[in-house]
Amino acid sequence: MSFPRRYRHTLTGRASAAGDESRARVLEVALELFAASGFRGTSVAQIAERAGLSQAGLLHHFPSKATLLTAALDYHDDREGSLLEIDGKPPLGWAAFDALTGLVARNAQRPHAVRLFVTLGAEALDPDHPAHEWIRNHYESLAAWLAAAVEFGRERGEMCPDTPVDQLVRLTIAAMDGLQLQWLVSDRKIDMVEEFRHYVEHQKNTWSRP
Amino acid sequence: MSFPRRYRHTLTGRASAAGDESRARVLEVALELFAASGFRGTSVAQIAERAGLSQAGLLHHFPSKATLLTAALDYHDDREGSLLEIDGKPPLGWAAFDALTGLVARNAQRPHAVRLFVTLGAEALDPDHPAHEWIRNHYESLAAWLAAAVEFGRERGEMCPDTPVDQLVRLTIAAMDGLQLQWLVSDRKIDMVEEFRHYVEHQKNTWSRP
DNA sequence: GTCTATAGGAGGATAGAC
DNA sequence: GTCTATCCTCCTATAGAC
Repeated sequence: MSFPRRYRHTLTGRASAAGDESRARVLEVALELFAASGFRGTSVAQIAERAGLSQAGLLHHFPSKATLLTAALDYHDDREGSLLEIDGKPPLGWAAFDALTGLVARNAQRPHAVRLFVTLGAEALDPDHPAHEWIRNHYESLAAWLAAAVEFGRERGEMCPDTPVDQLVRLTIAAMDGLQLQWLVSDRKIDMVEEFRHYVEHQKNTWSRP
Repeated sequence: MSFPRRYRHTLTGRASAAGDESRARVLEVALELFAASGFRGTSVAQIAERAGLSQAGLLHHFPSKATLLTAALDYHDDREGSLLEIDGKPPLGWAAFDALTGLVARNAQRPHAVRLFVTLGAEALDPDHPAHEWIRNHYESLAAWLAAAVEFGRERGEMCPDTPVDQLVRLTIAAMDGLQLQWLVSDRKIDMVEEFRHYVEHQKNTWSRP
């Protein structure tokens, strides 16, 4: 579902070590600045400066600003993609909720990863935004992943047969997103990990098979 | 807590009827476009065109783009402010949750009101953004309002004595925000009103005094 | 692969006429 | 109160030298 290294020059031959290093540095910086100020609020020149090259130098690696954004998002997904898997398999039943709690805990250590979603998620509601497909895909995958986990937990008897799957999935994603937003707005004063953990505990108490 | 009409020229004398009308039209259009594309993504000229005057004509009423934004937000708060009051008094106990459900239902009819919060909320995380104080204030007021309502419901005996006030407040706001986001991302395919209603029902079942 | 230079455009804000 | 004209800054992208 993601296409890592899509823009690597290795497709057309071997890139130089220096080039690959520049490229990676640019992507890191791009993620940081896009997360802080969004796509529209960040200029290519700003990214270039922080990455230690000129604007034209940067655009040698990425033909356009939009291309840079999608490349940065692929780069991000590459590194985060396996977070919701254990040994290459997705966790099922309540274990999926524990994995989400782990994700929230990890996010609490990296505010800019959270902000990437909040900032770009809002901007990319516009169908013309270069990250529009990315954000839709993100929500769709996450919901499908969680729904499959709950479905399995129900069939296996770990959860009540009358667990409202879709409702639980939507509310769980909403809780995660909403708490992250409050966490950012409050200058990280609220403990979103603890809040989410309570939420998950509560759902376990409610829907676990007696 | 809000300062309506702060920028009205009536402070310095009587403005012409034509001027007031232009001004109101500009504010309406500004809210719409800022909601759709954010502060950075909207130009003064775009707003002016849709409002039926020139860019310079618009800037006669509002000295700068940032001033226009804050004026538009005040204008918005003026019209929405009483939504969480009944007869000038805030609803208390579970009635507050019903009022929130009503708000969600009303929002479902006006997508751009929802988008205003999502779009500007994300942009305004930046402390330098002209709406930064506005969004912080919004969350703070909402949380205080809901916490007071829950506190009252607990003391009055409508809710369990061991209701976790802050937790319930944060989760409720998170659920509302998160569901609204999914609603927008999914092109309004999910029924956020029904989802939120289920959430509230569930909380009532959990924390009502037996 | 990286640079300087520059084209070409958009945006915010001001000056001054009516 | 509204307009036209203009200034100045910032941005994306390209051309061409090294």
